[in-house]
Amino acid sequence: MTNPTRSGGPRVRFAPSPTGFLHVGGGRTALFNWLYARARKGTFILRIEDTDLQRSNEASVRTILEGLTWLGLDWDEGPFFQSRGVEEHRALARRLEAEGKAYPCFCAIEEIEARRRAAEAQGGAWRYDRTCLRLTAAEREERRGRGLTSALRFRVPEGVTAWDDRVHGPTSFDNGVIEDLVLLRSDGSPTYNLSCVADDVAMKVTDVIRGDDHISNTPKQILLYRALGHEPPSFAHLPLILGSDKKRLSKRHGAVSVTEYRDTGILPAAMRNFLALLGWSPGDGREVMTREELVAAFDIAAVNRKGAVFDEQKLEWLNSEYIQKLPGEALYDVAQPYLESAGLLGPELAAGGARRDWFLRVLETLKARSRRLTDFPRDAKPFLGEDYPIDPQAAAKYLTAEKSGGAKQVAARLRALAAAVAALRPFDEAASEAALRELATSKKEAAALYIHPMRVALLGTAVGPSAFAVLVLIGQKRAVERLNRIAGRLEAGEFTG
RNA sequence: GGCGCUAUCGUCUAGGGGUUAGGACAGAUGGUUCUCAGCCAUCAGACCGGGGUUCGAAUCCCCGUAGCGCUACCA
Repeated sequence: MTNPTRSGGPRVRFAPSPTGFLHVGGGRTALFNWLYARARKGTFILRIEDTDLQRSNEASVRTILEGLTWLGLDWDEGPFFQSRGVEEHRALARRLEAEGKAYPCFCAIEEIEARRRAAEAQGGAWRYDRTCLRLTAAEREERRGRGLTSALRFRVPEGVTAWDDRVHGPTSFDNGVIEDLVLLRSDGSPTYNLSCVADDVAMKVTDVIRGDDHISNTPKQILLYRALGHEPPSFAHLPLILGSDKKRLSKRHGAVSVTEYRDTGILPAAMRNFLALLGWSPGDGREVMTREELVAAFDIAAVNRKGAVFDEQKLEWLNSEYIQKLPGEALYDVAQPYLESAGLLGPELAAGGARRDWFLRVLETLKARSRRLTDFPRDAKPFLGEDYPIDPQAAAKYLTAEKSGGAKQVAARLRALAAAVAALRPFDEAASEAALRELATSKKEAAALYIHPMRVALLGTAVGPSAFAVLVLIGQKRAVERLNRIAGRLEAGEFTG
């Protein structure tokens, strides 16, 4: 997948661990990396960090790739699997050991954990006390002779580690607060910080763009780069995405996976746009932006330092903006899966089908009120068959309410209306509105007394598109049947109590 | 506890020594209308606190405070 024409630009990567779905925070990190790469004619690399074999699984890899693809974030290289590089990572660690920059640690995990817990219980922090750093060669041999296994720890040097974060500016850590981190576990497997640095070096990553939660890993990694003889890349740490309680967005806040938003009717363009605006803005007030506009305007230095609350209402607003822009055919295409799974689609509605044009008009009529694509199956149902629910509240308000004269009166109006509709020639919006108003006038009644019950009879709801538009879309014959049917049910005493 | 990061309307943000502190979402009111949505008009709504520097601080500095993140032989 390597694209040689892109060589020369910055190289960035998105490196998720495949332990679940693609989180919206991950999606946003991927998006910013992608935007950065595209804006600078760089290379966007996808790397799966699956070194924790226990928690990693194939299904997660699939759902992550699926999520990225859905968001429209195409990668130039990869996906690479970190686990494939284990031997190289191990070799690097051994090299550090040979150079005296890392040392074997024979301390029992249980003992270390116990001491850590004890320190925490007293409210303090505990860092590995370098017991094994002080071991002589003879002592190491003695322990190996006893069959003790050892982890390999990085010997953190003295000093201060600083970098100029692209988002946060100058940032630094006193090395004294950094523990001698484990590079190789007792079983010889490499840990995250080692693998990450090793891979970033191997993949010639020039810019690391990741979440704020990695800030404290950064000094460790910079130290590793230097120990390995490499210049560290530039770092940019993105603010976290928060829930409404300002805590890091998690499952208890509701939907957090990218595919979940897809499944609940969000358009990828809207999601991408929304995510881009979380922690960044073009600075000129624009909000609804195409992918190309985002690429052109994106500037990593303009990214905010503050965590941003994920506001679903704003996402829905953006989604609605995108839905409104979709012309008939495109609207059908995006709504299709949702209509399909609701069992509403038949061959006559598909491209080339007999009722295709009619159905496109239905969708066009519904779209003004749609905020999510899942609104379409719900709202299209009354147009596609007689099996549509009558909302009890709508019935109470417009079919049986005393102020409309009660069920019997409403039934009489519906029957009169049905007769008028049946007689209509031609049958269109203007003619039906004229007929209805004429009917109301002849009875000295308000037109609204006919219009609202008509909508409820035709759609089952009190809200929706223009009642006359609905009437025409339902069709003359079917509309007459519905008006009479609901009148009959009213006469039979339904909808009351 | 330690270390780090952060702080402008409820939310996303613009601004960055002198502004009526701007916009968007959400909210409220009125108008359009057969309802809802939309659209139009309007309203309400913020610089965490305290010290400095300065003629002047939301903006620069310091100190608090609060929130969040990290604190693994997870990634």
